[in-house]
Amino acid sequence: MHPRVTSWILEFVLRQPVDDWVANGLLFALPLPSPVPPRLKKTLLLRRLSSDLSRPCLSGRTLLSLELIEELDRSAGADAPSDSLAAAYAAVAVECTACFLRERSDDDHGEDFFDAVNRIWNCRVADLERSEAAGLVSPALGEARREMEEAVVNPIVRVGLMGRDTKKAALDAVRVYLDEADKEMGPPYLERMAKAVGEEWRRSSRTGRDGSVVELYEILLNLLAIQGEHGRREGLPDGDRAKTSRFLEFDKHEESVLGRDKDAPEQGGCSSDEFVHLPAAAAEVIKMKILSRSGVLPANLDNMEDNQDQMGSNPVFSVNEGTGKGPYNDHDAMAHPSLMNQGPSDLEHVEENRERASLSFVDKGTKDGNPGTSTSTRDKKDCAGAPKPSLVDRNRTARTFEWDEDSIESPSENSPNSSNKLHFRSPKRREISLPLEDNKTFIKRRTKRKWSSLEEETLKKAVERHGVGNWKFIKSCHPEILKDRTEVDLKDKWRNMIRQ
DNA sequence: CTAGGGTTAAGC
DNA sequence: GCTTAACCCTAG
Repeated sequence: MHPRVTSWILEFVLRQPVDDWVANGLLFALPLPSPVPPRLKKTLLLRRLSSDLSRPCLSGRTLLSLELIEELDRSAGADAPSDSLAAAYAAVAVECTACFLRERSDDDHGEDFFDAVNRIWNCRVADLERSEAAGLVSPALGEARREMEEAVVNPIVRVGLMGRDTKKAALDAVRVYLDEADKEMGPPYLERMAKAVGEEWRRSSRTGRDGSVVELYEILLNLLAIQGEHGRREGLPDGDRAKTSRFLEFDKHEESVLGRDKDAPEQGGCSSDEFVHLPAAAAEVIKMKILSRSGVLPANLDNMEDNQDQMGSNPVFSVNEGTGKGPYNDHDAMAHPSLMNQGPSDLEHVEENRERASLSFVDKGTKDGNPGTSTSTRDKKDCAGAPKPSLVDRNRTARTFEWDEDSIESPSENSPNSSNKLHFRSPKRREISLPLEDNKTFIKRRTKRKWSSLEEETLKKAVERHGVGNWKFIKSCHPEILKDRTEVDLKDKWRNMIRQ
């Protein structure tokens, strides 16, 4: 199936009230155009918001989805984010901070709240103000920021904050934005095409044609040719493609969806016809942002998080980091079971899957979008940006091995949770050439990974802002962008940068 | 946790 | 073989 067609199907399915895990499964099963069309990306992000709303579970992921939507709209030529988007962002940011006050334990003296204020308002929102996304910084957000800063030093303000139902306010604001966005997006492309075919079929029936299935198919091909889809693939002359402008209204509609001037450059637009690309830099930012936060795991893999942590701490999964060689190359490869056995020649597909995984909207382990979970422990981790074990972190207690695909071991029966956890196949292991530390432990250096310009720029700005030597703090301020770097990496990189 | 020296490997 | 960037080790 042509990836463009599958993207239409996905867009249609994502707009339907199907379970998240079904839609997510389809997202991983269907081939997609590369890069993923902006309109489909926006549909996925809206669906993620909708999913957060239905559970209901607002978190840093929700905040990120709103940021990414703003970025997509801006890339498509929108002047400024809508009021409802900015309002939703402000309300979710407040909730992501206030939730730490509600969930304080006895031994917590407010550190989590203070940390959240610093992370969300002093770092994230402050960065937003200086970035191109400053349109999200509404008066309401500015006011909320002042309130949060005041709450840090004033217990009375904190009590006032705890007394407000910030969660309901945030959910309402997101709901308002989603309703508005849904109207702006209009019906899915397939739905509009089906309607057009129906109308044409009825019209042709009235003019004496037989109305058969064959004729219906001809009408569809004709419409596609008019829209340029069929024309491009079949090489029809331009005159044939444009013999009527009737159905080109779709494209005009697509442009109006995101408020894009039809004369504006196509780059970044969300035309369903073109599915044009985002600028490379924006795409990189988006990729880096969503990769680290998205729920990338297939919904039917329960207890995946535990297994993921195990993998993250096991050098086996970092040996080929970035090379695409390892079956469990990273979170994203795990997200797609069919990729687990791929070799180096399939790197391209792994990369493709990385982007696909980045767009997944289902939380880890969320099979049915279980409701009832509020900004809970999981959110706490998410909001707090608590560093998960990095896939590239070294595990000093583990040995480093290479997969041997020829043999498979049965799952360990000694594991305390062996009956509950999903067991991945554990191939027979083979030591690879490594320096010997002692008689029992092998060491493997992490795979060298060049610093991206985004990482470099982030570090540079952070040092200007927070000073040299606060590497741990700088990393905590930018957990997404610097997720693959340790504090020592930051220090080393800065040393290299100032040497230049 | 950070600083600073050491090691590794890629590129020339 | 040299330079450099990325990564590692360890004292304080």
